[in-house]
Amino acid sequence: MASSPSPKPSFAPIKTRRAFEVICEQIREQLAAGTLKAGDKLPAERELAVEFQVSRSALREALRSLEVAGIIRNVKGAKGGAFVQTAEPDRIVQAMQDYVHLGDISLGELTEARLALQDIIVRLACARATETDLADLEAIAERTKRETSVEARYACAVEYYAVLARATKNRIFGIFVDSLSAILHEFVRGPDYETLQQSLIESRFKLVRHLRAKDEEAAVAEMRKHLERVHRHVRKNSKAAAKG
Amino acid sequence: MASSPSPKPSFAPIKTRRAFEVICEQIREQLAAGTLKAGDKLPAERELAVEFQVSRSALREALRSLEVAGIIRNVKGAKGGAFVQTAEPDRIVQAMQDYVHLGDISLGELTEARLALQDIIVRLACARATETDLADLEAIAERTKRETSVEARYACAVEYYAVLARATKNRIFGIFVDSLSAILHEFVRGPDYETLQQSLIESRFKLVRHLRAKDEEAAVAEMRKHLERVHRHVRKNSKAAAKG
DNA sequence: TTTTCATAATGGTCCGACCATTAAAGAGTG
DNA sequence: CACTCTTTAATGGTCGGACCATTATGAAAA
Repeated sequence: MASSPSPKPSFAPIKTRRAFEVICEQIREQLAAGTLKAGDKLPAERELAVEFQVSRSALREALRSLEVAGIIRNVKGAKGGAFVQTAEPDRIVQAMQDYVHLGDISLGELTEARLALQDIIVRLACARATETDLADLEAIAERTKRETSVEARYACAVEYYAVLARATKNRIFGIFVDSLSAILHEFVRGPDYETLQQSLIESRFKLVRHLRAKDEEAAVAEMRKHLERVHRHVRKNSKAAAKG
Repeated sequence: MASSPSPKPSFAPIKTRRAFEVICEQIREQLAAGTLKAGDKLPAERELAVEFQVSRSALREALRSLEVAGIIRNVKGAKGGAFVQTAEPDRIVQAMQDYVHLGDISLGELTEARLALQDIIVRLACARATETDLADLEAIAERTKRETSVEARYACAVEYYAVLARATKNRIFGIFVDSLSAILHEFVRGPDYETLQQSLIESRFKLVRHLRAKDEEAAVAEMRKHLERVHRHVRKNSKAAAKG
């Protein structure tokens, strides 16, 4: 350890690379390179441990990391093992939720981002939604009417937004919307939510009509109006919770 | 546990909950509830194992999961331990990268999302950027000129986008941009990248001028022009790579 | 043929040990 | 006293072996 009086030591990253990190990295590399694809099965833990020349514990921590990252799924029993997963945005949503919890992101930021995002989505959906998409949206709105429980209706709402995002034909937007929906879900409860839900249903039908008419501006306006009502409700609840 | 001869067994929740999952969940709960905050230190592994009544291995898998999720950071040595992290969007970026690798998201989707996102960001930044933000942007653009290596310049570009996103005063957009930047980075290499970089620098100065003048439309147009050049380059490389 | 049961493969968990790193207390030195 | 060096204890990282629970498979029995 030279005391190094130099102004810029740049001693490089001391980095004690842990075993599980190296293993994760190698598997991720094979994934990016295409050597490993969704559906593939990794060797058994005991085999892999020998192959990587590490203990089973270290190897398991690596597999656990990959599982938590949504890259593999562990299946018990004979013919079980670690299977490379097909893409699931759940982990991204989870990561965003964690970030919000840790970082104390304000409700204002969340709602603003959601509003801006939905603007884009509505515009793209207006241009690209197929008749199937529109019919799906209508079907979901219809189903919302028939549902009785608050939770079931909320699930319908989430599905509505997801299908709308799908109509953009760009899955990235779907991820973003899912994330924000999941996070805002925590705030949506409250005494008046049931009556609010009721009044929101008609708005969903209107939006579909605008989309079908390719009236982009009207659709965007409808969505903004819709969301602003929801956000007013959320903000009110949030304040009430803070007071209580 | 009454045996409950109720007519509705609803056998559903068979769920073999694994030990580490339960532990993760409990810690996440404390996080959401505020009992645990950034900077807090968890008890030592051996203590926690006793507290949760599990083996140290199981507990370690839980901690590993939380670490990979970016929630805690493990520090070795005396006075070491698991410290609750401040929010870092890196894990979200990682999750998105994984998703793209697994899900075969097309370059078109990525670039379209990026374009749409930057539109919003430029508009918000135009309205909200402080003089400090603008000065930072200029400083980064200046630094880019002086840098010589391709990688260093790319790092400057990423920083430029990050600062621009910061100027919106909404951290959500920062996360989205970081994610897309990281993913597109993989595609950006290529023979002509150096000359492209050179010619992009002037565009960055122009954008700042438009922002300072609060000329929203000009700023958006400049950014679109800028990004479309980059994306043409990326697409060309991608095709070349596919052919090779 | 169908059902039942034993077997082996595999992930999940536990235990106890040792190593490497680190901060803090103690010993030595000027 | 002030400073440096050494020792010590706490802690995460790793190891190897063991046992349990679940599951697919094939053999045995009906």
